[in-house]
Amino acid sequence: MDALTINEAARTTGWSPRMLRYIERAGLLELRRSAAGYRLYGPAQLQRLRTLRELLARFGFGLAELGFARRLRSEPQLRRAIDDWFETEPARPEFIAPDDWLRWEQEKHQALIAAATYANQLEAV
Amino acid sequence: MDALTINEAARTTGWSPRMLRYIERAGLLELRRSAAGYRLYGPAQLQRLRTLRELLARFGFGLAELGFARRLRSEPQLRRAIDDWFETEPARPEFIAPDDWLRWEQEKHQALIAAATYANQLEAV
DNA sequence: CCAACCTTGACATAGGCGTGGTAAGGTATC
DNA sequence: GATACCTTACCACGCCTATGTCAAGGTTGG
Repeated sequence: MDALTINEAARTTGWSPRMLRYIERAGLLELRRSAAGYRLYGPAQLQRLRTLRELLARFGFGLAELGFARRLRSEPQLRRAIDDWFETEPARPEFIAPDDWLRWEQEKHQALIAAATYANQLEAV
Repeated sequence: MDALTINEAARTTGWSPRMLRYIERAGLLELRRSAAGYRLYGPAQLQRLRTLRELLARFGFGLAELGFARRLRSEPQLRRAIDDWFETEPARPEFIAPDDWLRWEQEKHQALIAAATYANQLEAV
C-alpha cells in the first residue's frame, strides 16, 4: 500500500482533514482517487504538503497568494502585464529604447536563460 | 502646475479618492506631497493609476495579489521557495541528481521566458 | 472670512479566506 | 451487519480586502 487516506495523511502532515480537502479544492494539490472516490495520498503528495506547511509559515503568506503565484507561472500575459506595471516605476519607459528594454527584462532571468538553452533533452522523460 | 490634487486625480483616473488613498497606503504608489501635506499626482502617477485599473479589470485580481507579486520580485528567497514548490510536482526530486535538478528547474521557465521575450519583441514595435 | 478643497481617523459592510463543525449518506473490514 | 472510515454539502465565525461615508480639523483663494 503506497497511499494513505485523508485522516492518515492529516496525521503525518500536520494539516487537518478539512484543510487537506480545502487545499485540493484550491487547486494546489492533485490527488489520485480510489474506485470509491477516496482521496489517496502518496509519498510525493505527503512531502508536498509538509513543504507547503513550512513555506507558508516561513514567509507568512496564504494559499490564496500561492494560487496567484501559480497563475503568474501559467499565464505569461499576466506575468508580463504585472512586470510591466512595476517596471514603469523607477524609470521613464519612453526613454528606454526597445532593445534596452528587452535586455533589461531578460537580465532578470539571465541565469535561467543561459542554462535553459540545452535543457530540452531532459524534458523527454 | 504639473500635478493634480486627489479629487482631480480621481476624476481623470476613475478611482475614487478613497481608493487613491488606499492604493497609496498599500504601498503601490508613491506620491509627492505639497508643503501642506496634500497628495500631488503627476502625469506618471496618473498613467500608473489608469494602467492599474486596466490591469485589475482585465485579469481579475486585486491589490493584495499585486502586493504579493511585488514581494515575489523583491524577495528572491521567496520566489525561489515557491518556484521549487511548484516544480517538485511532475517528477520525483529524489531521483534527480543535483546538476540535473538545476537544469530541470531552469528549463521549466523556458517557455515562459520565451513567451515573454517574444511578446516583448512584438511590443517593441 | 467663507466656500471649497485637503488631511487623518473612525465606523460600516459585502465578500473572500482559513478553519472548525455537523449532517446525510456510501465503503471497508471483521 | 456493526463500526470506523470515507464522501459531499452545508452553517458559522474571525479576519482581511475593498469600498463608502462621516467627522474634526488644516489650507487656499477670491
